[in-house]
Amino acid sequence: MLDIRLIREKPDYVRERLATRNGDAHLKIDEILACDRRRRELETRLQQLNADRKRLSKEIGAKRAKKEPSEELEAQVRGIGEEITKLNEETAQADEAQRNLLLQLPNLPYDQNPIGVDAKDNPEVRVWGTKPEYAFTPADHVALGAKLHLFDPERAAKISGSGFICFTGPGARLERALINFCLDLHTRQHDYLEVSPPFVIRRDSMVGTGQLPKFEEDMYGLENGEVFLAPTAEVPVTNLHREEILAEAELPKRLVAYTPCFRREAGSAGRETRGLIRVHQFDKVELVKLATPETSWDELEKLTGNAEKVLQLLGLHYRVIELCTGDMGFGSARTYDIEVWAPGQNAYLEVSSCSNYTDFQARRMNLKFKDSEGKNRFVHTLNGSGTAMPRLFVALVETYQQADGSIKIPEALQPYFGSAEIR
RNA sequence: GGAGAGGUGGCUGAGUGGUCGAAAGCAACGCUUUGCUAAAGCGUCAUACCUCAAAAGGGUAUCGGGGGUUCGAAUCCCCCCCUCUCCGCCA
Repeated sequence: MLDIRLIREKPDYVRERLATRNGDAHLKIDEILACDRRRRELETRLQQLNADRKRLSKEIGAKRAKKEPSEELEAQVRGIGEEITKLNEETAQADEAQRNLLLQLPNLPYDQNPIGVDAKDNPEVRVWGTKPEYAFTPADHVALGAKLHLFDPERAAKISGSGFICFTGPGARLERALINFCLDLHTRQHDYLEVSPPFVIRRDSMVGTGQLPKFEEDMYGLENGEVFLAPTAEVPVTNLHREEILAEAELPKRLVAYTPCFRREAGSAGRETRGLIRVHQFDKVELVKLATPETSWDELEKLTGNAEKVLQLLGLHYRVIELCTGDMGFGSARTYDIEVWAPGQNAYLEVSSCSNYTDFQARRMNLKFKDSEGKNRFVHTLNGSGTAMPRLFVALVETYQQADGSIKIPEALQPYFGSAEIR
C-alpha cells in the first residue's frame, strides 16, 4: 500500500513511477485524490461535531451534579448525535472506499529499475557455470521420472485432478532431501531462523502480503472464503510480526520456512502443464527478511546470494536476471529472478524470485520498528525462494542424467539423499 | 462441539455511566544530588488521523474488533475474534 501523503504531495511523481508498470494504476491517482479530499472534508466536519457533543455532554453532567435543569441541552446534543451518526457512516464509507483504492495500487518500482514492458526487457545480471554438454540427447524429467519411477502423475490426477504431483520412491526421497538440504544451508550457514508456519491463512494476512484483494481467484479458498491455503510461505512468515513494533536491534530478522504452496493457476491452463514445472501444489523453502529502510537494498543482494548458494552447491548452471518495471510483481519494488538451466527443457526455469517490497506490505499489515530516535517507522519486507522444489528437482535430474538413464546425485546432496545415484 | 472465566498503555494492575487517554507500581529516557556504584528527588514517557505552508498549537478517535442503548460508554446490551479452565472427540 502506498502512503496517501506521498500521493497527495507528489502525485506527478507517483503517476510517473506507476506508469512504468503494466496496467492502468497510474490512471487511478486522480480518483484517489478526489476520494481523499472528500474523506478529509467529512472527517473534519465529523470531528467538529464530536467536539461539540463532548463539550456539551460535560456541561450536562455538571448541571445534573448541581441539580440544575439540562433538558434543553440534552435535546440539542441529541440533534448533534443524529448528525454524527449520519456523518459517521459517510466517513466510514469514504475511508473504506479510499482504502480499497489504495489496496488495488501496486508498489512504486525502485528508481533504478530497468524500464521495460515484459520478460524480453529483463536484463541478465550474472551467470554462474556453463550449460552442461551431453554425448546423447538429454531426456526431459518426465521421461526420466517414468523410467525410474520418481513420480506418478496419472495416479495423482486420479485423486486430486491434473496439476498435482505424487512423488514416489527415490523421487519422494529426493524431494525430501532437497528440502532438508535447503533448510540446513540457510539455518546453519546463512543464519536464518527456521519457522514452520500454518498453511491456512486468514483474509487479513492475505491482504497483508498483497494476495488480496486483487488476486483472490488464484488462491484456494476454504470455509466460504474465510481462509485460504497459503500460495507461498511468504504469507504466513511475513505476517508473523504483523501489527507489532519491533526494536531496531532485532533487525534484520532472517526467517526461513519450508511449506507446501497451493496455487490455482487460474488462466494458466495449457501452459507448461507437462511434468513438474507448473503445478497446483509444490514444496518450497522460502527466505523472508524484515529490515530497516536503510539496509533493505543491501539485504536484497544478500538474500539473492543466499538463494544462489543452493544452486552453486548442487553444481547447477543458472543465471540471475533483474525484472524490468513491466514484468515485476504487484507489491515488489525490485526483483531478481534466479533461473536454473534444465537440459531436458533446453530452457532456464525460474526457481527463485527475490524481492524487496519496501514498506508496501508493512503498511498493509501495520508492521513497524522503533528507530534510534524513538520514532516508529514501517519496516521493509523482503522475500525470495531458497528455492522452489519441483523445478529444482527437474533441473537436477535433467542435469545429472547419465547415458544409461541413471541419475548421479551431487556430492553435497548425498548425505541427505543417502546414496550417490538413482538407477 | 458443550460449559465457564477473561482480554485496560512496554509490563503489572485499578477503574461498573460523566470532568478518564485512563490511578498506582515497574521498566525506559532526561535532569538534579553524589567520590564511584547504589539510592533519592523532579520531569518525560501510546498510536493514528484531521487542521496548519511548516513548526508551534488546536482537535478527533482508540481500554481485543464491530454494532447498539444513552445527552454522555473502558463501564450497560448484542455479534465476532483471541486466551485460559473443565467436559466431549481426536492424530
